[in-house]
Amino acid sequence: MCRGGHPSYAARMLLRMSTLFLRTLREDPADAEVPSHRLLLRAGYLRRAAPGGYTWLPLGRLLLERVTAVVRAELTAIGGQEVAFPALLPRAPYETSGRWTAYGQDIFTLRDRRGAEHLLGPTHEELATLLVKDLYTSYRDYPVVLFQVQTKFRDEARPRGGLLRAREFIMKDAYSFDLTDEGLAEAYARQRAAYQRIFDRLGLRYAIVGAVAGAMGGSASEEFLAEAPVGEDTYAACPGCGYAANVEAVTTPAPPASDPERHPPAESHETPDTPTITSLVAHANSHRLGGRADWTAADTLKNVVVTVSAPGHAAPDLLVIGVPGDREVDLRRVEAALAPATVALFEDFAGRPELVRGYLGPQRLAGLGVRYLVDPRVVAGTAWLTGANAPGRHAVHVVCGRDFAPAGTIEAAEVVDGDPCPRCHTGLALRRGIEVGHIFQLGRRYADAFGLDALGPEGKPIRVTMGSYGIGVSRLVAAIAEQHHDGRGLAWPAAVAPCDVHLVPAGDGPQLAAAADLGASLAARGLRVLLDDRPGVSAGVRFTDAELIGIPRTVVVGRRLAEGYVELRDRAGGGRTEVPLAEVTDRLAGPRDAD
RNA sequence: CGGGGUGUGGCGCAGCUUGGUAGCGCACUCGCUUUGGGAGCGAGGGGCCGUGGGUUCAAAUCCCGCCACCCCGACCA
Repeated sequence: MCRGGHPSYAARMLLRMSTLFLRTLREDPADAEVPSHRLLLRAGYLRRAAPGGYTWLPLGRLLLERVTAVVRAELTAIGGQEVAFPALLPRAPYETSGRWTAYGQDIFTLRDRRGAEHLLGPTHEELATLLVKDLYTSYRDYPVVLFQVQTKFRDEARPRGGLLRAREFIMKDAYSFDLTDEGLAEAYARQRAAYQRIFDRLGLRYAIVGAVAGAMGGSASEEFLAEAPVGEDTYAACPGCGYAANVEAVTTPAPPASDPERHPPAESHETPDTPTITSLVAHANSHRLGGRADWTAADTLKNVVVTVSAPGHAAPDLLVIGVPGDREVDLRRVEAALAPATVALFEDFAGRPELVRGYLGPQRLAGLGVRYLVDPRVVAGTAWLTGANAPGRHAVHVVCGRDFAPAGTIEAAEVVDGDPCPRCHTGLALRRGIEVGHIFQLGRRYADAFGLDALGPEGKPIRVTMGSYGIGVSRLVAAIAEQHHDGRGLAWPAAVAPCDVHLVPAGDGPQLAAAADLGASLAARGLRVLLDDRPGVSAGVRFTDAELIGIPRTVVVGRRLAEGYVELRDRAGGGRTEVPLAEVTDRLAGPRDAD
């Protein structure tokens, strides 16, 4: 289909702007904030049609098709077979898997005329499992990988950023079915490699980050994050060794432990009106607590009380978390560490007077039967300035392993820019990313729920193990736009651009005629061509629109046409060269096929 | 779900405080002139002012409810 590396014959296309269903906007839409949303609307790729729902205009539709083609090609190349599930689904399978309630408010549900309940598919693990169970019975059938590209529905609490978080969006979802854990690991590795090829081909800068097991369940899971300031995920990347992880998953290297007895005994001091770390440090320095005046927030031990609600438990448990005082507790990290429990800040200090707000220390927590977990930096032999469990009192030389004994460590402290990389100790950089892909080793959760077995060689059933692999295709379009635009508009990578060449005649007479001829010959050579033949439109408007729309190459048929020259422009790089009209087709379409 | 902001032709906005014939720029239509960086002149078409109720002789304007959109947070992937 794609001989000699140049675009295929099948791609040939000549779009005339005079009749194309397109209207560019001169001004930014007031309610579009993020660049991809703003530019996709302005350049005539998209229109908002519903809350969290968008209409793809012809140019947008082409864009989507090209992105999808890359995704499809790479999935097919690793042996994936495309299917198409319905989007309108019965309740029963989701009841069986437990996700009817687990997804809760986030799925769209509806009743039919007989009152039967349905949902609009948010993802299709259940259906894929049932389909394989329906058709496959023997171990000889496995492994198999199925995928589809389909519109998905999620009742997002807050759609935002146009395509970045919509309630109706396009997703490629793939499911692998294997008989062994090794098979699953291989299927996962193949998907991972295919994702890398897809995102590389699409010209995306991205990071693969370790994710924490979410609502989907299962063990291994990685996210593909496209770097963008408007991204909703924060991740830490190591410039030294290439380590990257979601902030929830970053681990803190522990310093070496030392002998707790090397410190002087703990002393309690009057520290009136010091309920915050800042006020405590100021007081400690002005009163030379422990004989020092160089206290910093990092020398203090902050103890934060949270409530932990485990699913199925009626009453939440109390938990105290100790972190160095220069750090905030990041509840998202706490929740990730304690999943599936949910966590909230404890507020009822009036009801528990033994937990002295602002002056809480870890010394007596064990006696109170309250669980105490600490940041990994709090190791045996470290001494701290911390609360003395009485109003207006703090204690110095409170030593871990002597004056208190944590029940364990927890990754609770916020990750900040420059924190050491857990692998190589280089300073981490915090970045924002758009989640464009997520791959999971699900294991046997769904096979267990639906009883998906293969009959083994000895006549015994083998429980199947699964992986699930998603790419947000419409979100991917937005992510590409986020990374490929400038002050003038979009600048699509060649692999996704809705057209290969944009022809701009600077005038309506012979220049338009020559541009039309050129368009026909480029299309005949297999290129997708956009011709600006809108009558009576000034050259300036055409230039501006071409830059807004962002086709990679523009050919200006202008003032040097009489001498046989046109101008070739590169949208992304900004380069301009004069080329003889007679050569421009070969320049753009590559050498003519010998046959 | 909490906080803030905004809803007036396709797009961007004014008008609202102080109630009284709905306006401007762009886009669109027609004519003439223009044509290498969002052209000029002239003539046009298009809006129950988000929605429902209330106050009033009279509501875009005042009051109440609802809906939607944007931003921040919570939530989610």
